[in-house]
Amino acid sequence: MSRSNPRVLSTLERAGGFASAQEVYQLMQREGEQIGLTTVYRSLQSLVNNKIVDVLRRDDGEAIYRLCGETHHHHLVCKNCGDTIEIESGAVEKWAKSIAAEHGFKEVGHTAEIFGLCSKC
Amino acid sequence: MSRSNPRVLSTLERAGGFASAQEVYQLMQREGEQIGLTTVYRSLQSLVNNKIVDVLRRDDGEAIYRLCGETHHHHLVCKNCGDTIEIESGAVEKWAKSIAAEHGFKEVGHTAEIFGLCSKC
DNA sequence: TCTGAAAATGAAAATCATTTTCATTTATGC
DNA sequence: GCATAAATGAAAATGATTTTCATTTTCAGA
Repeated sequence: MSRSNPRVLSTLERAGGFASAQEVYQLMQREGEQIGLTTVYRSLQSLVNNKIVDVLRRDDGEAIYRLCGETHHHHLVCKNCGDTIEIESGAVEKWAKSIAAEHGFKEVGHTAEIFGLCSKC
Repeated sequence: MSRSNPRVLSTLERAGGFASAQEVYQLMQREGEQIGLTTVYRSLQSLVNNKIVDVLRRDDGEAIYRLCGETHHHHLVCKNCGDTIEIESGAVEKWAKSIAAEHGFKEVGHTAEIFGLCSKC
């Protein structure tokens, strides 16, 4: 397995902690960093595995990586301005676990996102 | 613009109201329907525009189309064989509503899916 | 210091969903 | 019937992501 190239994390931080793999790569190119696209993908993947960054999806399906806290959480996203609030919920975790167990599922993960119009929009 | 081919909607319904474009296409092929992948995509797109179906994203970025208007529910999906079980949960509905209200969000919707390996896989 | 195995790297090719192009067919109004 | 617009689908293009594979780097132990 590969470990994350620290310059990738540093670049993601500088990007506001929120960017796609392609964007991180382009940003590094512009800054004169010498790195391959493959390594950027691998590093981001590794950061996701180590739960240092979160991966979400843009509307077009492109993955966007975001620095996050260590705990698993969900998101409340504004449909209009994209403003995102992190949500923690033991309730959802328990729900997912119990439903899965009930049906004999293993290696269980889950997604849960709430979207709507924020108070500003 | 193009209108939706009614067989696409009918197939999506038969698929449990929940499938990706590729899956709808394969299903139609297996059932002997004569239709091109392009038309499946266009029809689904048109259904989305007309707000007859909803589009979500799988973890891998693939778009999944879902009939809306039917009772809202969630899914327990096998990562390996794709077997899907519909789940209803008042708990999740309440959770989404209360979190959204807490942050002043309006016109709120949510997604919640559980993924894992089913007992057969 | 040398040495070899393991890990990291990246260019290029492969993959895969989705979109676009474009030529052909079908439907519809006149 | 005839013309024109809409629908269709095969094939090519696109674009993100993954895989392959040969090369380079790291690093622990001799």
